[in-house]
Amino acid sequence: MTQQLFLTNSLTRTKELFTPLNPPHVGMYVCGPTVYGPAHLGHGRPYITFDVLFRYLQHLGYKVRYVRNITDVGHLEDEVEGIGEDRIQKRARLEKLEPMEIAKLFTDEFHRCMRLLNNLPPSIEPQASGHIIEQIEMIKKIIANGFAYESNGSVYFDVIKYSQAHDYGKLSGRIIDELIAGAGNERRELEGQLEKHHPADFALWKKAQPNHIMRWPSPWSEGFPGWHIECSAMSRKYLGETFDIHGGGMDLLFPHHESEIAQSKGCCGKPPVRYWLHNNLITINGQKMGRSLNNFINLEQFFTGNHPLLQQPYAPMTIRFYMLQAHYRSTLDFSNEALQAAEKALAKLMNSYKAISQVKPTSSSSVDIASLQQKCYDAMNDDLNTAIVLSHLFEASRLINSSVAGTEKMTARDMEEMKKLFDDFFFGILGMKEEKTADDNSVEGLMNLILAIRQEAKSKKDFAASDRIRDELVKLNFEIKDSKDGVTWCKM
RNA sequence: GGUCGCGUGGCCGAGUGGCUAGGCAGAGGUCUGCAAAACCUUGUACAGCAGUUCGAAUCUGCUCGCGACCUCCA
Repeated sequence: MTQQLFLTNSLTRTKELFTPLNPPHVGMYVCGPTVYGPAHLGHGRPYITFDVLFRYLQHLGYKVRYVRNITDVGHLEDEVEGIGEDRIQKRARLEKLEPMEIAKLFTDEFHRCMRLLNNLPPSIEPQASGHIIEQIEMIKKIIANGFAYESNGSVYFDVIKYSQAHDYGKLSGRIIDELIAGAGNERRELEGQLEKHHPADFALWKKAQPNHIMRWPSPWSEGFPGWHIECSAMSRKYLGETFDIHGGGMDLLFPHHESEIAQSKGCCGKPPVRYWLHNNLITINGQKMGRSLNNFINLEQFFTGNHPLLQQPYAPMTIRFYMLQAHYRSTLDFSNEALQAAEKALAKLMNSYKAISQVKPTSSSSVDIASLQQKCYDAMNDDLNTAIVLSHLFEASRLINSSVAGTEKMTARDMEEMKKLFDDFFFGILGMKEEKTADDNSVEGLMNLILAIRQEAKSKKDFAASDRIRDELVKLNFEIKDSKDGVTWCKM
């Protein structure tokens, strides 16, 4: 590992040099989706962010085990109804589908979106419903250690007792006394509050109401696991009691990740995670895009353009590029303008990459690709600053185009290095790809034929014919670029 | 109310004490049969006020505005 990677650790709120526990192995866990609805733009952010980290770690030579869960157990619908109804159960009742049918439907949908966004599949993708036993075993151990208690068939984590031995709230900067006083009058009356010893306690196991479909036997009741235990149980199973990286959205910092730490420490006595990484949220009109606010746009809708707020469809790679132009710890505001700018910028880089082969190599060079490459590494090493990497790739793009035009000079070796720069960073690490449809090969053949005919017309000075071909092609969204060395084209 | 964060040019978005971020849009030019693309040149900036400093978008304080989390949106 010749590169020194610094990552912002939410635990210390500083950039820390990343060193794995057991090099060259790296264990990484990222909170996955709840599969009771379609994936939206907000989901895209963490999975693209941590996909880039996954790719970069592998590029650096690490052997990464990337675990990302599928939450198919379902949790409370909302508090208003009083009797907490399982989210997945509610959808099932409304649509008369089995809960697992819905989970499967949206798991498949999620996978399809991930593939289109060119996110690599994780090494292990455990389902919560498949790890009930592990969760129960972990709860037993926490009870045995005295950090949890049973109450009316449910099990709660004893935050007060835990905080006497450990610091609860370190990750999210909470103080328990303030937590309780905190929300004050706006505090919602939650089901189960009376069973708790303390309002800050959280559930490890919930006894199922009679109408609750998803239920499993346990030593305490027929019920279902609490809302944080699955990640603790599954990360422990596949990555060990302490592992390197845990990622997720900033909205999960509290209570989800704070509780994960408490559960794992309460179970095993040691901190589970060495580097906590959190991506910021996508905003829409300055507000968080999320299901609870009902202001989200599904990824599928972006791909088809089928949403009132969308002026046009946006390709998956446009979405990915748009996200990578911002740093992952900053909020990123959605707008059609921003996406259209990203679409054009992406096309520019893609065209430059293709233009590398058009450069006529010279014996001397006017470009310094090694320094560009080092700058790209420096940017990645500085907490994955993909926006800066892209700015250097735009500089590379300018060098390529200028070399084609003859104002810069590249040797044959420069051309190879330039191609490698793009292959490594643009495609390999940032995970961009050319979006080709199955028809593209036959289109290429047709275009070559049509452009040859146009070239004949031009050589006969029959500009009426050549312009007609060009204009008609433009109407069909094919852009024609004439140059001294011939004609190139691209899809608009 | 508590905790944390943000406010950069027409738009998006990097950047933490002095040195061009970048992209999109705009203006002028080169090339071209014309066009497109490409290339060259170019304007507009750091919410406000005060302070620290030789020097601040960058540090400190205050003010204004915005957001996230605060028990279940994984």
